[in-house]
Amino acid sequence: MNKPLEILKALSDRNRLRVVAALMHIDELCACQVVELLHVTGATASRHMGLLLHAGIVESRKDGRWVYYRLVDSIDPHLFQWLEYELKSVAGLEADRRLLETIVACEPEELCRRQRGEECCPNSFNKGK
Amino acid sequence: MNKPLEILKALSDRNRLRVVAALMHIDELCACQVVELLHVTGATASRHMGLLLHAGIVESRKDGRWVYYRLVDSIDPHLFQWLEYELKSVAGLEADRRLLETIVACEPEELCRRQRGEECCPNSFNKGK
DNA sequence: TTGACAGTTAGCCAAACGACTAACTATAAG
DNA sequence: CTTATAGTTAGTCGTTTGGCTAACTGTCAA
Repeated sequence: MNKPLEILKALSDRNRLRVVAALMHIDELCACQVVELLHVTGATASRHMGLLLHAGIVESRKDGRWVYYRLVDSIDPHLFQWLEYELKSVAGLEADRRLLETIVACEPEELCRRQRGEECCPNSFNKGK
Repeated sequence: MNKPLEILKALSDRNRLRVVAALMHIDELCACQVVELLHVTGATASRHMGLLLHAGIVESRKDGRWVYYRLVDSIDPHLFQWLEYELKSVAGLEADRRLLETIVACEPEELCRRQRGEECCPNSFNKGK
């Protein structure tokens, strides 16, 4: 069983923590938005989300070709509050916050097209490394 | 900086979590008692405690040749409460609880002597692998 | 002051982990 | 039905991590 250990392991990776931090502000993220946020391949993003899913930290909902993730509403409030407080001190998270705004301003359809290189969406993306 | 990430990494190891769980019941553990609890070498125990120390989860006090560890009193109560609640479901932690009673019943001096093979202390130790 | 010994540091190895590419699954559109 | 495409799974590779032994540091006692 070892639930807490699984939760802790799931949270103890910088990229997964970034996703969780994002979901504390955006309530739902499409897989392709996670890809955009982390700047990793879809496969990598999928595995990260799979771990968060399995640890019971996020849940997923499928809508056609798209998969959306959100924090489970039954997350222990103590853990949640600790995270909420501590995440403020994680370096680079403010940048994520700004990036997120640009990402969610873009429909998944456009975003995915963009990820295939067909330059679209607001050009303010700072994807270029 | 990345304090929360460091805390999460420090806690996301089974043996370190066992030590933290123990310290939630015993308020102070000598290094040799950690060795006895985890059944690892002194070097390994030392590195684990170093990580917990560096993450600000435990603090140490030196008394002669012995080093004692305790949870820092300023641990975020939210994190603490989450741990306290969740740790109940970690498999094998009840066994640790029982082992701990035997361990703390033994002075560090005796315990260390025992660890060198000079059979002493209550023989109820379940060290024999 | 010298020897014993508790604890840490350094160096090594196997297992776990995060990233990638490639192959696969499933849904939507032509 | 066929093609394009969003997401997952499988396989590989380099890095990190947890364990060990051995060498080092510092404190007590003879």
